[in-house]
Amino acid sequence: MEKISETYNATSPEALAASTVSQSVVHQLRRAHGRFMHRFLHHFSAVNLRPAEYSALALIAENPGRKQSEIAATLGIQRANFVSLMNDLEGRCLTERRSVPNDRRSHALYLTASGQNLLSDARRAEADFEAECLERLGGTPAREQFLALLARLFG
Amino acid sequence: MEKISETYNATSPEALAASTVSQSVVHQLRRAHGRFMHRFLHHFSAVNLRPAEYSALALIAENPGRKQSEIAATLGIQRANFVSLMNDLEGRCLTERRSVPNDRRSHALYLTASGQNLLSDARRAEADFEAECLERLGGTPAREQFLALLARLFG
DNA sequence: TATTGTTATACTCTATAACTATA
DNA sequence: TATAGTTATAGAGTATAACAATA
Repeated sequence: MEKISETYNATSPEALAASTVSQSVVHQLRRAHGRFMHRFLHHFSAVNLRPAEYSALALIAENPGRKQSEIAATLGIQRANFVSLMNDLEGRCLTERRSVPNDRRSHALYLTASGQNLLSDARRAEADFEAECLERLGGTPAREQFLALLARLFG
Repeated sequence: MEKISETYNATSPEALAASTVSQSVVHQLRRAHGRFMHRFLHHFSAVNLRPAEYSALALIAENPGRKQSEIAATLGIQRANFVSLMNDLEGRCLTERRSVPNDRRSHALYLTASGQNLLSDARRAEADFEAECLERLGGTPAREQFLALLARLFG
């Protein structure tokens, strides 16, 4: 057994050295995602939408009548994971699945009237969120640059 | 009931309009995180470490003997969630919890010899990952700018 | 009273395999 | 054979409340 008192400094709990960790893209992206989720859910608490649900509503509004798998693929969500998401939206009467002529396998997706109403509220929430991002980034050029760098990294 | 054939175009499945969705920071960050996790786990598959575990090992190596709650706070991980993470690392004999003199509540964290060995391999994996990021971003200035913008947004 | 570690629970997102019905 | 939707399971991350032991 080593003696612990040689290594543990009980009298001066100074700040931890974290330079190696904090300079890694890995660590910064992990922390950023956590804070992103936290802030998003705060802004969207009134409309009760998750990030993926909001994107789905917005995309269906832009492309009514498209197949479930087309919407999922454009969002970058696996078909399998998109099912429960759509079940949730449909259970809240925000979207509906209609049958497609000549292909009884597919479902065409539409927003309901209340889905369009909620999307209006959600767009205001997103505008608030985007405005906060814009302010933190320090202006439109910085925002465009951030999105461009993000696209280079993960586009 | 509306007629579906008026809205569903079965003959020309052109690409979906996604400008509204794709221009939002929300959507881009959601997609980026998914790809980040996928790439990270690919690079770290040999050492079998998750992002949070790698950061924990690196931080403990820089600050041996610190309390569990200090390491967790510096990493931005809740105490409660850090327990199972440390249980996992300790179960693999990569870290150990030692008792602290004058405070029987606390655990001081240390890397074991095999923990230090694995961290060496993990640092090589991270160097590969960071090099890939650097190449995608297009150079050190772009990398620094990306980290700076990320810190403005979520720091 | 406050802190440390712990347990339990729940929520968001993701990946994968396998199944049913239909094309 | 291939596609669309579905189910089930597993894993990564997060937050919160409550508890025992200790300070």
